[in-house]
Amino acid sequence: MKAFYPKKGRVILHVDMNSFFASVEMAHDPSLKGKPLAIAGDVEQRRGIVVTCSYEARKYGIKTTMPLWEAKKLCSHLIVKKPNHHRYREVSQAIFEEFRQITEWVEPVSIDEGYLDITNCHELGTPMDIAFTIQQNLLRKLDLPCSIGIAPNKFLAKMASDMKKPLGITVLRKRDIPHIIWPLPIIEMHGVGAKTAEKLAGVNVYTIGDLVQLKDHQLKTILGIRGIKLKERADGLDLRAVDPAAAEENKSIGSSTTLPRDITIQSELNVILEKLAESVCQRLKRKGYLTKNVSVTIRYKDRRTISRSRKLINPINKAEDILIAAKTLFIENWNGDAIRLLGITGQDLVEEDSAIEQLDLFSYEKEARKEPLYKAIASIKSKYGDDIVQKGMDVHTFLNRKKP
DNA sequence: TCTGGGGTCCTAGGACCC
DNA sequence: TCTGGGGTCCTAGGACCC
Repeated sequence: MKAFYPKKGRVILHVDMNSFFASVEMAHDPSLKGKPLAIAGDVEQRRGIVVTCSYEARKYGIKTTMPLWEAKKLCSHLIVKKPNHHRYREVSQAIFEEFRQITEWVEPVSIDEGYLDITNCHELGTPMDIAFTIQQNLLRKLDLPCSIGIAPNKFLAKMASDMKKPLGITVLRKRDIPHIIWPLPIIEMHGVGAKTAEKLAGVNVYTIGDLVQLKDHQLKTILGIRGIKLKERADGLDLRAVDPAAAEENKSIGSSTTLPRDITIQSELNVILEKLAESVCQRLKRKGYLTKNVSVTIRYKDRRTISRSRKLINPINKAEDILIAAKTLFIENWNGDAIRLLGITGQDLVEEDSAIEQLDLFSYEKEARKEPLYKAIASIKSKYGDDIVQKGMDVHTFLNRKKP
């Protein structure tokens, strides 16, 4: 579906599920309702940070990204559940189905939030009626609370949905901007994070209103083109369309994991890389993609993080191929220090159907030899011996790959 | 004995080509 | 002996979001 760009007078909804993972767990097991609940990773595996928590847990000062041990110190009877992503994905689909009952102009932003363009939905009632219908339906059918923002563009709708939680509906008109948006601390502006807020504090910008006062050239020196965009939004100008197709395509698919402990032993790291390659492979295949660029992320013990990528001529999606590319990058770039996290990402994705031709075109030996990856493998093998890239596809297999 | 895992977008520098 | 100006591609990293 093609995005449409009406000239003016749009009505955009931003629907944001309230503490989504925790709410899904409570809907699934009502005995959790009214109790302090946190969704968190495995504390034994030192992945114990709070991903989401119930409003009852928030009363104790528990926040998202807080280490679990800290959260438990604040609330000793905190109930902790591991995330059940499969369940959340299913519920998410039901939520977006509900949105599509209202309009086809639905753009998912993440698993638990999305934009709806209801400009042409007059027959369903006022925007407030429509928002109320959606909120009540989600509550009645799925037992899930949400907050909704109603505004003439995406930015304002997003800001509006943030204003009343849980179960709020907030209308934000352009004329409300000076007295509602401008007094807010700059850090509360969508798109402004800690670093940007810090830079802006350096020029005495502390509120969104302060940002609007800043001269364009000054803003550009501090934040670049992004600064200009931010100022436009703070001024109420945001022409981005609600685009249903936007979320359909993936730009990258990756898998990463924090290791149970810091690791320095290559054979152990190889096992991790194998698992990551397998995971990326499965997800590429499930979504019908091949990748033309493999990237490896290494986070060291001291949290210093590097990523190294290499473009491929032949699009790949087999686990062995991904593993070869990843291992090659890893061996080339690992400095030998203890590692905290490893990740593999496929960037530069092509759809399976469209990639068949490219495989045909390039799967001859002379083309394969041009593959930068091939050269890298050869160089590593000559340096370290043939055993270095043990498992998976051998260089000979790589060269002799036949047309499908 | 802090700080997960999944992403997107933007920038900047170097290589390379004309 | 000197050395422009564009443009594109590739790579690395930063910032942000949920």
